[in-house]
Amino acid sequence: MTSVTQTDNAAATPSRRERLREELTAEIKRVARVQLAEKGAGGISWRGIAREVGMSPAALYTYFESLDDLYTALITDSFNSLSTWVEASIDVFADGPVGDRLTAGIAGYREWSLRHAEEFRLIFQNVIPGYEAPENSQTVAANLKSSAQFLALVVEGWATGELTEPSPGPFVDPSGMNEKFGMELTSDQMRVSLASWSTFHGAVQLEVNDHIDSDWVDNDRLFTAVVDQLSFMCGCGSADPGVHDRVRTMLEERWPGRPRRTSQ
Amino acid sequence: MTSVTQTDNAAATPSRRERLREELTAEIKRVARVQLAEKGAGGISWRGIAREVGMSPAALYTYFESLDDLYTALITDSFNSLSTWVEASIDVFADGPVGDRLTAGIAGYREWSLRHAEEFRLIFQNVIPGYEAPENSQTVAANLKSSAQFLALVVEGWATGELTEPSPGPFVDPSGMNEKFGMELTSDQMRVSLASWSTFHGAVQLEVNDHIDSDWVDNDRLFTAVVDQLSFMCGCGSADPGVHDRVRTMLEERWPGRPRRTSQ
DNA sequence: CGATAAACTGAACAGTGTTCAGAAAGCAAG
DNA sequence: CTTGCTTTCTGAACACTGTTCAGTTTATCG
Repeated sequence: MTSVTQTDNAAATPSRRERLREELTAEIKRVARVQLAEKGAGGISWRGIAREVGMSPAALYTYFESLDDLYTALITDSFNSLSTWVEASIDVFADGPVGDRLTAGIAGYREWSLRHAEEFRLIFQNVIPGYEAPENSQTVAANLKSSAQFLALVVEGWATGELTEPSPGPFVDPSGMNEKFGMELTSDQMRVSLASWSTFHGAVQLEVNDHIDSDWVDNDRLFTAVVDQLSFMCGCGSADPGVHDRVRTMLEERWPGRPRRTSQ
Repeated sequence: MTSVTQTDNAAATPSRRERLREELTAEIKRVARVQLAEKGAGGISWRGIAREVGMSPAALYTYFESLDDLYTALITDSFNSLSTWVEASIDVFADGPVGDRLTAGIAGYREWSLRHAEEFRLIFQNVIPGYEAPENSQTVAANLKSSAQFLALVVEGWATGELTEPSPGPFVDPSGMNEKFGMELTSDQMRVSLASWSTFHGAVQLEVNDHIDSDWVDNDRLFTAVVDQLSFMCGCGSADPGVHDRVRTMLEERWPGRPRRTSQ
């Protein structure tokens, strides 16, 4: 194989066609995300996108081979977006104790979800009837990434002793999960990790779907209370009470514009 | 079932037309629920229903004035179905301690959700883009009912001392919620109630949406562990370990046929 | 019976995702 | 430049969808 094909040096010097292709792919996803935010996953319309970008509907099939394929791209992007927010939030307390970083990561998780309600539904709520994520895709990798961020923190906390070792409970086989994430959790550690994820994810989920009426409840306070309970249970005490606020202002500076959904 | 024409003399002497109307309304909802279970909320098709019941699509508008109206009926029915399951589960331990009844209710909540995944999505995950529940409808009443069941239990537990009074935490104004439910919770009680709901609802939500891979995790064990943590936190200790199983066998006897979604 | 209201039909409208033959444009080699 | 090949794009078509509306059938009641 001596011939240097177009695709080999594509990354270095993308041809005009490839550049246009990338730009249009991005533009299609942009329009789709607007429709997603406005009308939900079911409101994403192939023909609507075509109209918006000024092409015939059939031409879109050059860029995505079906609506499902577009969904896959959007889901992957959303997972990556989420984990970017979480990472940025953790980094605010990069040199702080594990407890603060955990709280910050969770706060970022919530902030992203409230500002990307429809994307949250897209990735966490199986909103598309027939859709199934392709095996071994970027989708699952992006999914694991955001979980791994939290796992890394609790593992560090248990290692340094900043988090108390979970008390023994019913056995849950950790081997499958350890293999997937490349870790060595005990049964109790895995159980507590998943239970904790359930807890704060559940709180976020209820809030995103408007099940905690903001007329009765101050969701900010309730959420910090939930997280406080969680960190108390993990033995890292109550974190710096300003963590949530510092994370929020950082996120609003870095990704401005999109309104939160709470108290709306 | 819905109490549609329980009104006035209709129940006493339903005319033939009214009887037919009720039967067809039920039949339409039945077909819609089948479509819901098979293809999700987005897969419910007006014309498909019409085909199934052997009528022209236009004729359905005699029974429901739009798809949204049908959704409302389905949502109401689903909330009622859920609270029926929860109630039946609690009743298994009618004379038992509050802790057992709480555990049983939560187990029923989960079993219903796993067996009615699409209905769970319908009522808890805002799957229908433009849909908004009508004000003061049966929908919100049915929604409150299932929450009130759990609230009644914890209130009883605090009254009898079976549940330990929650430790003080950040203030959350309980007045709105108290008004809605006709109760007199303190800030701390309300906070703990909502946080607890978040926790087990979150666990159920993750399971229903396949985010806890049943290849790695024994979901039954994980869920009981979550509930155990919860009841430990509420001070009612670990409940009878057989509660989940007894509830499940009761539910399977009473509502047989529909498979659970776990380990699928 | 006849009058009236409810139930139902069939056609139509504007929309949807997807397919396909064929035209237009970009690009490399002769 | 021209030739040949590939990618990109169009326009029409197909089988759907929810909803509306003028008419027709059917049931109920005076």
